[in-house]
Amino acid sequence: MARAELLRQQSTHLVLAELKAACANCNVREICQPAGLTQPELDQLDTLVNIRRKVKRGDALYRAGEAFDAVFAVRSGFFKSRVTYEDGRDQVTGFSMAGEILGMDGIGQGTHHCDAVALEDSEVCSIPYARLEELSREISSLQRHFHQIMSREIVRESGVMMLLGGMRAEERIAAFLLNMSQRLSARGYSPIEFHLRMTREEIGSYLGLKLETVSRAFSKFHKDGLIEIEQKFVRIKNIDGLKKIYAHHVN
Amino acid sequence: MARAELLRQQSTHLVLAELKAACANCNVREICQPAGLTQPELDQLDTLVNIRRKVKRGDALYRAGEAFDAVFAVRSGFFKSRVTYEDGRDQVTGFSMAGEILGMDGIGQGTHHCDAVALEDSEVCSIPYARLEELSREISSLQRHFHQIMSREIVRESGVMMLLGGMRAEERIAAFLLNMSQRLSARGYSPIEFHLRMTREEIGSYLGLKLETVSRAFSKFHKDGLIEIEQKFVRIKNIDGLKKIYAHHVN
DNA sequence: CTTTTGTATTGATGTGGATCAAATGGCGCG
DNA sequence: CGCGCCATTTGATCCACATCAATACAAAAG
Repeated sequence: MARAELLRQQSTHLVLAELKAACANCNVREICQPAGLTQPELDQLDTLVNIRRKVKRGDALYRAGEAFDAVFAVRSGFFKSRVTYEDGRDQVTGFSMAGEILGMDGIGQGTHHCDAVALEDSEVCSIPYARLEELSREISSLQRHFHQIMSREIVRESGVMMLLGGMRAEERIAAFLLNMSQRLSARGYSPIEFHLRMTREEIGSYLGLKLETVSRAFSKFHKDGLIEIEQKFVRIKNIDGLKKIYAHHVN
Repeated sequence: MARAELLRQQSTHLVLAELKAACANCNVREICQPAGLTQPELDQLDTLVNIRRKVKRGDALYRAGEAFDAVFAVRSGFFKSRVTYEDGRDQVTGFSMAGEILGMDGIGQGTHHCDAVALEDSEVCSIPYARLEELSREISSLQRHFHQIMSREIVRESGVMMLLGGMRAEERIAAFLLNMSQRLSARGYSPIEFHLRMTREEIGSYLGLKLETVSRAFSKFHKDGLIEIEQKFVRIKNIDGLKKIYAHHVN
């Protein structure tokens, strides 16, 4: 895990040192590297992502109610998205890791609908929405990619609705760990060992559970030999066991 | 309510009788009538929505796994969206009424992610996605509208996540009724009396509750003078009372 | 170093909603 | 009309998770 961490940081620094804003070299392939672009199109793409921005741990990338004018590609770091009720209570609605896109909730109303808070020092590329629209009209593969990203966000959320609506505590935690594993794996990190960037309380908020329940589930999984867990470090020992719990939903 | 129903059906039949596919006269303003179009653009728009389709109560508009090639505008009727697990259990992820857009979950993967089932005899306009993309590149206000619709779907789902994650049974039911009321109102129907098109079980599935719990909450609201409810007919007697329950979330 | 503060674990107890069960009522259909 | 089916209501009991509480532990601050 420490190795994956190291690699990620090195690669980030490398890019920062050598390049100005070359999307072709960016690890955020989602939006910045639709396949099959011509050279002129690639050059245009570099004009899309114009602002690099650092966000310190605990700081907000944006807050609910702020004017929306850009989506963000996470270059490095980790974010939570959070909505806050009128009465002060809040709920975590998602986590975003390096390589993912953030902020699409703002398009509908022109203002952001949730807060995006960095869970560790992070860096994002700002993608001005007006420019994205414009360029989408010229480069159809970019348009398509953007639509796919939004659609996947819809599907992701309906997956969370399934978790929250129909699964019990241990199934939710298993699903959460498997999801983390799968997303990290897709980004080139180890799928079996990683650091959780969020607290038990944040996991609980996301999964509709209390932090004690999250903690107990982790302990149980540890006792059963499914995972090792020490503070925020997780090593998955028996991924099939986790999948079995996840797929078990009361019948 | 019977009156609103009647008006809606009359208007639908009128359109069917007199027009081929004139989006300018369609009540689905969401996508088919972005404001500020020129006449040539309006003519183009009519080439976008090319297939009218009837769906009988209980039939699927599309099913999970089917190839995605179009989104749908509900002209009349009512749909539920539903995902089915491997083990046969399923969960309702949303309801769509006349004037709303359906099927955007398919864009990401190219296949539909859920089933859309008609809860009453319904009629939709099919909007071929390839053509929508194409036209979006030519008409920027259409592009923007489409993005807004997708974004609002993301926001809607995060609202449901809040329901499921943080609210108790009666709060969820109150939120559900208020949401129905608000959406019907936005479509020109009465916000205080309406027919539920879905069963208690489907409401429960959507809200993460059992049908008995849904029934008990309705009975409670009735006893407390907040609503009248008789089978699927609902009349809201005290909307502020409902809002109070909704806003109460345990503190 | 010690203190402080936030985070995590673990145990004991309480409760909201699930589950089990039975009765009622609406409605399509022969 | 009367039968059978399904949706709904309502009551009784159970249990998964919340809540309350105490302790431990790590990282940050002084």
